[in-house]
Amino acid sequence: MNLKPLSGVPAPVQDATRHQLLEAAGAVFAEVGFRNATIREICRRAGANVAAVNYHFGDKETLYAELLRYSQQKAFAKYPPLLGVAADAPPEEKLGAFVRSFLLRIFDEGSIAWFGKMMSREMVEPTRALDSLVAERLRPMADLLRSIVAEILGRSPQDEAVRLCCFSVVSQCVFYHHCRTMISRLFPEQRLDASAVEPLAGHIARFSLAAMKHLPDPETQRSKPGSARRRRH
Amino acid sequence: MNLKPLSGVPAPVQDATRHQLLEAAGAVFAEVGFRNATIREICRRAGANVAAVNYHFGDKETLYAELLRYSQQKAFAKYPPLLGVAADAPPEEKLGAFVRSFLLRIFDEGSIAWFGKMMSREMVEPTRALDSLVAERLRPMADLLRSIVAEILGRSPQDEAVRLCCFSVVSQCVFYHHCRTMISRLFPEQRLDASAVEPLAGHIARFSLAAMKHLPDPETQRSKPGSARRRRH
DNA sequence: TGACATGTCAAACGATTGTTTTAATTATTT
DNA sequence: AAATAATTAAAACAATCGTTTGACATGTCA
Repeated sequence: MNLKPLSGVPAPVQDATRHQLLEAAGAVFAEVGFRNATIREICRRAGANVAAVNYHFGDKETLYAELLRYSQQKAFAKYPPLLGVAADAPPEEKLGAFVRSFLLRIFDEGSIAWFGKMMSREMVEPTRALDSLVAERLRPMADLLRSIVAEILGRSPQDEAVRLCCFSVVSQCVFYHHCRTMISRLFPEQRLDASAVEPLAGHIARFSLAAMKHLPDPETQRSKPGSARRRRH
Repeated sequence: MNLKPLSGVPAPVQDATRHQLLEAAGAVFAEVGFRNATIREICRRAGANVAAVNYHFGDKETLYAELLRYSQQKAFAKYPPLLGVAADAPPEEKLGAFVRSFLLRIFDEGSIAWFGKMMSREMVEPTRALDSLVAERLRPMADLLRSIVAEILGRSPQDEAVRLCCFSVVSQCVFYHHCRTMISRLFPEQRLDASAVEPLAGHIARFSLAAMKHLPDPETQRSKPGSARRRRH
């Protein structure tokens, strides 16, 4: 019986097969998702035997989980949530950076985009691998956005209005994750590559800031001083 | 050799097995998606034999396509895109109805929600059945929203700003399609049932209207009279 | 009743999948 | 060089899937 190497320990990089499996798996998983991906196709692309995945990673699910972490670190290393913006910058500037980094991670090409594509599928069909990702990366991201929006609105991060505005901001970003198919069908004039990041990020930031600065208040909330009171028909 | 009935002709409703297969398939497809769904599970729930799907529908894909149309008609019959709003109502009111109907279709329970759940998966993993759906239902919806937003912005429906604002509006709605999993993990205080429709629809409409009425203009666009000019840092 | 189309059923087919086995090969250490 | 561990390779295993088959039941119409 073969003893498999303990996964999790930092393997020497010279382990070429293992690394090529990761790279091949990234392309395949990002393209067709966890369930549709076949170990045979991954191994074919990696130039390895069918048994290679089980030898190096144990099983398909572990390979997937390890890849999700790998691609996440790669994407956030290149595009951190606030890019280079200083911690004491005005919240409007932080929001712009948050949005731009989000889109940059989506529209980058090759291995950087793996994480986004895998996340799109995790939303609809979560894997066990999602749990640790939420705790380590996604929850801090959510808290960061909450604090930015809270500062812009002048409210507590736990406020309902803050939560709803976070949804509004994030939703406009993930939209270009999930709905690429539909966008290119219904709006073929919309570019969906790296050149689209600046105009889209600019729009989302402007749209959201304009909304938050001029949001009328429903009955249950207090008005921000200076903003117009209620516009209804 | 058995001759299968021509699918597409309006079958007499007394065909009990066929109808029960549709109902069972709706639950299964909406729950686990096309690929994860098994004919055996569908037939089990319908109380039918494994061969029933092939006899009544030809194959799994045809059953899925027929169900997608079936569930779409059901959902839009109950919640049309503008609900009851008059054709000459102000665009702000139409936008509110558009958003509300969208969320109602998402958060309704049972068979009405099938369509939304199936669409979530179609976004990430399109089926051939999507093509006709786009032409018959989704494109008219997109054109409707485009005309509403164009009227609010006072621009042509082909204007880039109109397109981007359509994205912003729709994205906030479909967000509650795709990201339910993540929302309930990161914001467990957010309700995600029918009782959430009114507050969410209200927020999305207010947020979007406030944004569109106070949107500063980037270089490439003309300013709307009365709105503040540019706010950048 | 007999002929025939319609619908249902149990069983099997053929293909694909993740995984395992077992032997051969390569690399490393003694 | 010999011995031992690590890695690769071909083949098969076991399970699942969509689909088909052919027998059987049911209903309809002559």
